[in-house]
Amino acid sequence: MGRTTVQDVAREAGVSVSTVSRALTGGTVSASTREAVQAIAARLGYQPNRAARGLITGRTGNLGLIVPDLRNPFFAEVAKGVTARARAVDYGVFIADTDEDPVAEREALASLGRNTDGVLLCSPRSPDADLLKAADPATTVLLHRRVPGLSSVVADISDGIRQAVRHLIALGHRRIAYVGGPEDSWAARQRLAVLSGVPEVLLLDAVAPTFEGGLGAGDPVLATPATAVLAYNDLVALGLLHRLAARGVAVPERISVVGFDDVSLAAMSHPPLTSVAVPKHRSGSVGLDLLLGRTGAPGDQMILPTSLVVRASSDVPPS
Amino acid sequence: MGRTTVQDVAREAGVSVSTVSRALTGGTVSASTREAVQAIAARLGYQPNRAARGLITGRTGNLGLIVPDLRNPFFAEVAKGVTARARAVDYGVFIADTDEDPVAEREALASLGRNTDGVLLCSPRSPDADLLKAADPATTVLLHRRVPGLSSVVADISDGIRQAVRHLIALGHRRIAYVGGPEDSWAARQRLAVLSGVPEVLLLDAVAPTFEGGLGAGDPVLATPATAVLAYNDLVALGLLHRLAARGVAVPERISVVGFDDVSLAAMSHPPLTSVAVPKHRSGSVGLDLLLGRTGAPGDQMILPTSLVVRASSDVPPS
DNA sequence: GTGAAAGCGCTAACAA
DNA sequence: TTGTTAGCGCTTTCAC
Repeated sequence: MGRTTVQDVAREAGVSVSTVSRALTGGTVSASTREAVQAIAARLGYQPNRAARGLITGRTGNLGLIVPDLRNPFFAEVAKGVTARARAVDYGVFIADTDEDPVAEREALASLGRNTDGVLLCSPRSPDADLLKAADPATTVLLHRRVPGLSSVVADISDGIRQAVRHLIALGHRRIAYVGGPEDSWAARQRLAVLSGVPEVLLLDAVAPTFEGGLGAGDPVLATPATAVLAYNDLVALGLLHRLAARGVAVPERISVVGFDDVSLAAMSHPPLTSVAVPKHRSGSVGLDLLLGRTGAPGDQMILPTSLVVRASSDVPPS
Repeated sequence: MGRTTVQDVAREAGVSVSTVSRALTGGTVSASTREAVQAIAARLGYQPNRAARGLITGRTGNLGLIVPDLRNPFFAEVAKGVTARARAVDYGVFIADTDEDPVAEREALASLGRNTDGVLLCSPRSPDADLLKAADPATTVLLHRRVPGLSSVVADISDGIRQAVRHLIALGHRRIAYVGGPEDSWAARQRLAVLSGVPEVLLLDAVAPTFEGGLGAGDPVLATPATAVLAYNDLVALGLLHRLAARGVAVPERISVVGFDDVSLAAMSHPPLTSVAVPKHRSGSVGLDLLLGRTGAPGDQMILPTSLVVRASSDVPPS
């Protein structure tokens, strides 16, 4: 790797190491010196050691992203948004997958907090207090989670839920089952808060926010008089779709199904899933800009708009 | 947050910084001292500065993972395998998503190459020569791609394809369509090499290795007398399933569909997809071990077994 | 077994 | 404009 150091370049160029440093990082040097040094550096294939540089500047040029599960397409898209923006601003991205483990999350936060310029944290379920205790407000931005005192980028979940409900009601549905997510999940509580006040909505038991969770919710949904189901997220909706198909229940003829998040799977399901689109990719890039101070101020709470994407899984109720 | 240094720990523990270092990195220290220092370090929330450590040890404790697209569940799973193993051996992981762009891949390789101890590279489509030129054989491990002269971890694609074909033939199929992937893809060439020699197989035009690619392949497949389709991968198979459903073609009654990779979507499709399971998670962890020299030798070519997972999308041909 | 001191490669004062 | 001199936080000789 980069064996050549500033010393080598300095010696070869007949100048001091500080002059080399200045010539290469845009300090005050004569044009001729700068050119000469740059030429030598290029010839020697000099690559600055970023660790050494970071040690003194205090900035590493890296940042961290912590997610509970990369296999979850939602977080994969967020990660993609982060890495894309990071590449544009020449930052490196450490990614830690905590595997939904709070301990791993805490460790990642500690390690990354120390070795990066900031961290983007996706923590759907850790208690506010834990987050407040483990995260430095100055160098942490929460993604898809809001905690007072910390910067965050969230989607307008309430509005998304309302759009979904309005859509179903406009279609004629008057009994809408809601299959919720984990009670300790921030996003699940957000959804519930909106839905609790809607008379047409029938709240069912919460399930795991997974395909399996959706599978298990199939029969309970059928046990209700609902003509439509709103699922916690697309994965749950997919599980629902699967179980309903297995029971010979036609979607959307007998019952409509609506998901949330609009992950890419939503368009691939059978039938294609009506879902509330959340700007996942964008949340990553916006979060990164917030972290780097390119936009907003520390402590800021960004809210990104959501929008309903209507596909074939929702239609008028059976007459 | 990460303000505490060895100095702080040393002062608090009443020992020298060198003793702290030894106690924490497994040097020669008395058991009592070690325990005391570790306790203090934990209490102070001490996190070693990896940059400083790397400066002296010459090792960064970080490695890189380059993937073409994190949203592709295949690579998301590989990434998960890498991060999981990295966490176990206390390594940080830089992830670069190149967005299928060869230039971005080159840049990522250069940047990561000099800021990490090694790079795991997923490059399905770059020419061998480009890879050989850009990658340092001593610090690079290819994942799901084999290039002479570079270490790699690949799945036994040939065997997987053979299992799939044998399965279909055993069911009674005698006309099997194959919807292939990009001709410049290493994995696609591997599959083709096996399939070319099989009389029962009908080679169709290659498509993009995506859901959309599969959609487009639906009608061409129906234009053949095939009673079964083997798709380049699960995403293509899903697209196929989707288009076939839209055409009112029953799967597997009228035609069987088999995918490849066995990504999680395969189990969620309708009908659930028979697919060749590739050890994605494992490839990541094995690749990491190979990179860190915990297993095998540089230049090694690891081959991981594949296995057919039979689900509802494949059955006997129509009689 | 432990401490003092010497750097790793680099940048940022401070002089000159 | 340039060189000299401190370190950044850590590990690692070398004494003791």
